[in-house]
Amino acid sequence: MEVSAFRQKVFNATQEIPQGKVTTYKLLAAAIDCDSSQAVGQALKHNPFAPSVPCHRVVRTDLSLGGFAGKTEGPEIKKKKNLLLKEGIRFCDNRFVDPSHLFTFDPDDAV
DNA sequence: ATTATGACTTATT
DNA sequence: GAATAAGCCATAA
Repeated sequence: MEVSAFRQKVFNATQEIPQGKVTTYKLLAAAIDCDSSQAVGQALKHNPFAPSVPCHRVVRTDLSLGGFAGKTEGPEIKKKKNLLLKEGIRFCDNRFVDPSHLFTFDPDDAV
């Protein structure tokens, strides 16, 4: 299956996210090309690069976990929380308590 | 080409 | 603060 350039950018940027940090769909969208986070979320949900792309490090602008494994809630979300906790990120239930984990893309990372 | 959907965001109620 | 509506961009049918 071919991947569109847009998705390539999304996956690339997602891989750029350092461990122990998270980014938001909006920042990701802004870092690549479009201002639409929705399209970014769509690209991540396809996730052809599965574990190679730390999609669990991508969260909503509200610092909430958002979704995972194609679902907005369920045991998959629990897994996402667990992964983030292992990364050293702290949050309360579905919401981050420390925005310091928010990673912002640098100009060199965006094409 | 047009309609419908979505791991979203913002505004309004 | 929670729920609803409208808006934005990309993909699928």
